[in-house]
Amino acid sequence: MSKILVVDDEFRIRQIIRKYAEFEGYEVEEATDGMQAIAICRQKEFDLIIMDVMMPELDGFSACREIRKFRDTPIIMLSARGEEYDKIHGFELGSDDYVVKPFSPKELMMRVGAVIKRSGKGAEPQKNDVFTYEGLEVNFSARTVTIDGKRVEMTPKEYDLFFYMVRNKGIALTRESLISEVWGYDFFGDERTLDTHIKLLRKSLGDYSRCIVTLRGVGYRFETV
Amino acid sequence: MSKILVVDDEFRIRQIIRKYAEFEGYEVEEATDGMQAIAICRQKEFDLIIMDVMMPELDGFSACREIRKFRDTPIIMLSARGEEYDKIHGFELGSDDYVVKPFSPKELMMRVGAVIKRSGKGAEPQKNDVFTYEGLEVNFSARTVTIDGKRVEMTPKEYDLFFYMVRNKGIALTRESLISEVWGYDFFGDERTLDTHIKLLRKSLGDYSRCIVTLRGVGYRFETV
DNA sequence: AATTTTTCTGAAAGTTTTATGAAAGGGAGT
DNA sequence: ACTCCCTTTCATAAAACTTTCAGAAAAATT
Repeated sequence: MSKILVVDDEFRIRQIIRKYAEFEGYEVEEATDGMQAIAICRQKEFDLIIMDVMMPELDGFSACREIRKFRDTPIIMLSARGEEYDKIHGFELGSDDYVVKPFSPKELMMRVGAVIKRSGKGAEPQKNDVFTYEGLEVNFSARTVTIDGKRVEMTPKEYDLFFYMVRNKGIALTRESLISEVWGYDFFGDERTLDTHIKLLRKSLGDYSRCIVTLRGVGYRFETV
Repeated sequence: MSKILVVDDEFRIRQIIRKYAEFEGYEVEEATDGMQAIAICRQKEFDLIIMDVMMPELDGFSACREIRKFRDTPIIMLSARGEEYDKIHGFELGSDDYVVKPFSPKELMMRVGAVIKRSGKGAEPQKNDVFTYEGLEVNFSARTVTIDGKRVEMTPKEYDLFFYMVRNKGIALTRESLISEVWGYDFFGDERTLDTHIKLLRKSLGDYSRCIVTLRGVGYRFETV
C-alpha cells in the first residue's frame, strides 16, 4: 500500500484528492503548507507527494527544493492554469510531473499511478479486482469487460461510468453524483451528456443493458436482478 | 450526530431547512446574516454550513471567504436561479456545492448527506436503510420496494410519498405536512393531488394498501398493524 | 333522513424527463 | 495539417409521470 502526502492550503482540494486516492487504495496524509510538508517528510517517508504551487507560509517550489535535500520522494506539482507555467514546465525544481488546476481527478490518479510505478518503490495498490454476474465479467484493474467470455471494447468514458456504477451496484445514483464522480467536480456541460453515455454503455452491454435501470427523476442504478 | 449551521435572512427558509435536517437526524443552528455566521463559527465547529448568497449586512460569498480563513467546514451555497451563477459555478469561493432556490428539500438533503459523507468527519446519520414488514420490503438507498420478493415498480412521486410515510411510520401526517414534505414548500396546486397519489400508491401496494390509513379531516398514516 | 363535508376514483389534459440519432467539437497520433 | 476516434451538444421523438377535474362514495353533522 503506497503512501501519499497531499499538500495544499485549500481544504476542498485535499478532500477531493484524498477521496480519489483512497478509493484507488492509497494511504493519504495531508499538510496545509510547505513548512508543514517539510516537517512531516522529515519524520516519515512517502511514495509520492502531491503539492500545490501557491500556498501561504512556504510555496510549493521552495518546499520541493527543501525536501529534495533529504528525500527522493517523487513529487507531482499542482498549479492554476498559467501560473508559473515556465518554471513548472522546466522541471527546474525537480518535480516528476505537474497537473494544472482545475484537474480531473481521474487524470491525476493516472499520473499518480504512473509516477509511483515508475519510481518502482511503492507497490501498486491492490483493489478488489473482478466482479462477475452470470456471463458478465468486469475486471477493474485490467480495465476490461467480457460478456460470455468475449471481450467488450469500450471507450474510456464508458469504462469510467460503468466501473463506477458496478462498484456501487444496488444503489440509486443520482445524475448529479454520477456526473461529479465520473466527470469530475468541475464539469458543467450539457445535462444530456450523461444520457448519451448511458445510451452508448447500454449498447455495449447488449443483453446486460437490463442491469442499468433508469430511476426517473433521480438517476440510474446498476443491479444484478 | 452532525451539526449544521443554516445561514439565511429569511425565517421561512431557515425553518424549512431546520425541519428537514432535524428529521434526517442532524443538529441545527441558525444565523441570519454573514456577520453572525462568522461569529458563531469562531466559537463553534460545524460539520456543514448551508448559506444563502444574498443576505443583508454581509453576503454569503464574503462570509464564506472569511470563514475559510479559520475553518475547513464544508459549505453549501444557496442562490436564486441565475443569481451570481458564474461565481458559484466557478467554485471560486471555495464552497463545496450549491443549490438553486427554490430548492427541493429532498435534493438539498441528498447533497447535505453527500457533502458530509465526503468530508468524512461527521458521522452520517444512520437511517435504517431497509424497512421490512411481513412480505413488504422498502430499500431506501436502492430506491426499491418489493412485496413477497417481487419488485414493485413505482413512479417518482410514489416513491417519495411512500418513503416519507414509511420513515414516519405510526405517525399521523397531515395533508399539509405531506404536501410540503413531498412536493416542497412552494407547491400551490390542487387540493386533490395528494388524494390521487395516495390512490396510485395504494394500488401499487396491493394487499399492503391496508397499511395506509386515512385520517379523516387530518391526513394519512402508515402503520404496521 | 337530509345535508354537508371530506375523500376516492377514473379519465383526460398537461408537463417533465429520458432516449436517440445526427452532427459538431476536440485531442492524440501520424 | 490531416485523420481517426471519442466526447459533447443539440434537436426531436418518445415515454413516463403529474395534475386537474368532476362525479361518486363515504363519513360526519344537523
